[in-house]
Amino acid sequence: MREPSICRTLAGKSGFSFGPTLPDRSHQTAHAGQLIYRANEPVDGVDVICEGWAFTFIMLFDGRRQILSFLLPGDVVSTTALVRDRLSVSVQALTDLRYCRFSKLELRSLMETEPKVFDQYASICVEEKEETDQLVTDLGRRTADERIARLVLALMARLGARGMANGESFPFPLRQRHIADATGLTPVHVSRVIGSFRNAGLIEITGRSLTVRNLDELRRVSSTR
Amino acid sequence: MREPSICRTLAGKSGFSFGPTLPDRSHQTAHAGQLIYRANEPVDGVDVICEGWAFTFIMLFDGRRQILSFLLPGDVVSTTALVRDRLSVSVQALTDLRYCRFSKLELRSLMETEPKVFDQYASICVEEKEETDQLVTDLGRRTADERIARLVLALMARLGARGMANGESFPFPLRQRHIADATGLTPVHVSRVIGSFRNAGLIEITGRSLTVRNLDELRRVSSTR
DNA sequence: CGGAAACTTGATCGAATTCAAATAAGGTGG
DNA sequence: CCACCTTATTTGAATTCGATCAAGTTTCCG
Repeated sequence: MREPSICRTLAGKSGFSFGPTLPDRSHQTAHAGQLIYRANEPVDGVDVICEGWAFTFIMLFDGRRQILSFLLPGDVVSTTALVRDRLSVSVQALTDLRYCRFSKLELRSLMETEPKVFDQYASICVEEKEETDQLVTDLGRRTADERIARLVLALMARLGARGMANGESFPFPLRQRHIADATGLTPVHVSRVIGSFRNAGLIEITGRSLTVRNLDELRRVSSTR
Repeated sequence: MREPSICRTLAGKSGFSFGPTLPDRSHQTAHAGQLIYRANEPVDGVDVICEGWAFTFIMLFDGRRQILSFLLPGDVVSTTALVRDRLSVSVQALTDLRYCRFSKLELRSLMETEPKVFDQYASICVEEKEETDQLVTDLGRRTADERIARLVLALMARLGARGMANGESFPFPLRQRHIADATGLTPVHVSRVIGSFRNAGLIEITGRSLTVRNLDELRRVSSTR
């Protein structure tokens, strides 16, 4: 079996597919909760998620944590590693994880010979930047209800684009602690908001999956236009 | 006179200098407060600030505004325009402005023949991403005092790197409304925080310039480590 | 089954917002 | 250069959204 077959076959706007030009490679694995990368340590390549979820975050000296993004299968873990030799963020596995690494050098030389790969990579970087800009706006100017509704909708859209959602249901491995750290809230308040969403018939979270029960209303609550 | 001479001669980690390889070009100008670019309208090139300040922002349908970055002389206005044909943010002149545009095509072909330019551009994009990640953390996990202290320190550092600060003093064309929209606060609360900083002997804002009176203490208040 | 982690719920607190009004600063035409 | 008008800033009082504190309760694993 050729690797990264999963990476290659993934579709969707953010899916990273190299085509068959790269050599076979073995994948790496990590268990749920494991720290994949610690901020400011050296990296020599770019990782792509093959299976499972991860997230990037910044931790302050006093323990405050901000989650910057959730990484799904097909996502590039650290786009900036192509240029930088260390990352400014840490990365942790949210579920059991399978991912593979592309060395800086092979990727850069590939991009020189294959303009398509360059364009694709550039596009991923731009999307990442645009999503981060949106997150800044969420945290700076939106209410708790809006932030959480938008997080749910964004995850649903990203999973849907990869064919990883069944209608209105999709896998949801996040703990409320993760939602809190991604939205700049406390776990207690996240619990209250999720509870109110549940009572209002907007969403339902059972086990490790989430079902949207009233998409229109959830969109309305998110105040997105 | 060759243009963009100002762009070319600017130093500092974020200063964008093309070298003498690009043809002369005339610059464009805008008055303070003028909207340079409206989100989602087409763009055909990348702008670089030659003189004056600008800022990028996202505006919600109901008037809430989030400022994403302040742009100083030498800064690239819209790095993503190299790849995208429209921006997801708007750009407004903070002071009277002079800037020049590089077409997508000339820039891309230049990057192909001059790897140095590519590296420099990539580096600017990465710095931009890293600063935005920091901003997310500021808005999600830091207090009002910390956010404002960090904004002042960041501007001082950026201006210092360009030789645009005289010791502890530097030009400061922001209104409190801009500080508020950049830090996710209200103008009223910004006034209170700035007032307390002033009373504590940390900073002083007179006319259009800011002086840091107690750098160590301002750093301590910012809780940066 | 048992123990730990995650979630829920209530009560209280607090940082920042909102509302309101006064004062200061800035810009413009006469 | 001044008078006037608009926009900023300051300050106080009341309010609110979300945080914190403190138990319960449920869920999840081993």
